[in-house]
Amino acid sequence: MKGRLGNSREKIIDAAEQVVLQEGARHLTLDAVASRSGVSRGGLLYHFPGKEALLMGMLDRLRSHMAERMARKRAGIPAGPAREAVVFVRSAFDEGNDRKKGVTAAVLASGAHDPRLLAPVREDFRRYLQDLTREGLGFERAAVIFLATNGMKFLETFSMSPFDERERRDIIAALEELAGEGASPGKETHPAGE
Amino acid sequence: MKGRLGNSREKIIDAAEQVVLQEGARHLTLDAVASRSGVSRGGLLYHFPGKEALLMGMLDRLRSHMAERMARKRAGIPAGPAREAVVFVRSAFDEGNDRKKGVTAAVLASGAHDPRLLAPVREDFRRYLQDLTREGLGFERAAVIFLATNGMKFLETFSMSPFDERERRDIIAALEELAGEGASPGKETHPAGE
DNA sequence: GTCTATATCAAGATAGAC
DNA sequence: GTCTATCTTGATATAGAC
Repeated sequence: MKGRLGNSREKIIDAAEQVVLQEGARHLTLDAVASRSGVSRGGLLYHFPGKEALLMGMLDRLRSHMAERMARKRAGIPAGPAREAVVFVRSAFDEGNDRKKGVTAAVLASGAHDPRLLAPVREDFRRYLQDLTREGLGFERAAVIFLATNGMKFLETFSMSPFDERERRDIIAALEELAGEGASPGKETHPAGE
Repeated sequence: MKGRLGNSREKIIDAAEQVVLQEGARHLTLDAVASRSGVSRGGLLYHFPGKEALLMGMLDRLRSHMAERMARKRAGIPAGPAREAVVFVRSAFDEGNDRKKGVTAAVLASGAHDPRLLAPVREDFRRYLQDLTREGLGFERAAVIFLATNGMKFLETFSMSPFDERERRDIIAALEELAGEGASPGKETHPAGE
């Protein structure tokens, strides 16, 4: 944002994610992040003046990565009423996203202590939802796909999902189908390697 | 469980919920709970040997209240493939449940620090889901209803829902409809005063 | 922009009296 | 079963040198 080289910030957020992923959210302390990132506590506090600021930084990165994922997925899916819904579902269940559920859990947890932190996410969601309906997908159908996708993500984030791998795949497929039902009969491409 | 009068435990959990609801999850300290419940820190620690134990107590109550709500709702809904799904949706969106979303947020947040805490919820969910499909509702449809309901609850719990009141009502209605679609044409009772 | 050192504080947990 | 008093820890934040 300000200085040209936001490299330290990135390194610090990398370290914070590692701490959460490898040691658990409860070990996300400024101390642990500082030593792992290679900067001192003072250096860390220069970039993120407090733990809350660090969490915001982590959230920002999570959000921008989601946006990038969606942009990438969009390219591979033909236009039509179902497109944005499929983009959303596939991006949410993208392997790269799955791998960071610990980070998401940590950020959500801190959002319980300070709900203001998550306000930007609500705005993201509002936009995504508008996109879902823009090309003709009905509101209720869009909402159900959006909610079920988020529901699965939340359950997994907190290790509460009652589904096994096979059921999970079936459900994801069902959500994409649900998006396509109101759309043109031509089934969209479904690249195997996705 | 052990002593006959579990009254102190109840009083303590009452206090803990009040603290969370009135002052926010970050003010849920053993100190605050003790003073509000009328017992001392020592007394509190006798009943709940640590904060984690207190959170477990809060979660247990949340779970049993959900089970009771579902039992009550079930009585007012005619049997059929859609019944359990409607029970689940209505119980989840019951006003009494909505009012405690702060408590849910606090418990979930602590679940991020210690995932073992939430394991019983996964088991509850597994049972609920089995119930949803038991009377003939298709698995994928049941899963979508279950997930979308949970998705909405989670979003609201963390103040991230992009929906307004009217949209929310429409979505809830759509979920109940989704449950009924595969079922008998006779529309179930929908008591106004619920 | 980054470091060391230190101040401050609050929370969880303990010990033992009543 | 409940209380008071105390201990210990660990985390956030500050001040000021380099």
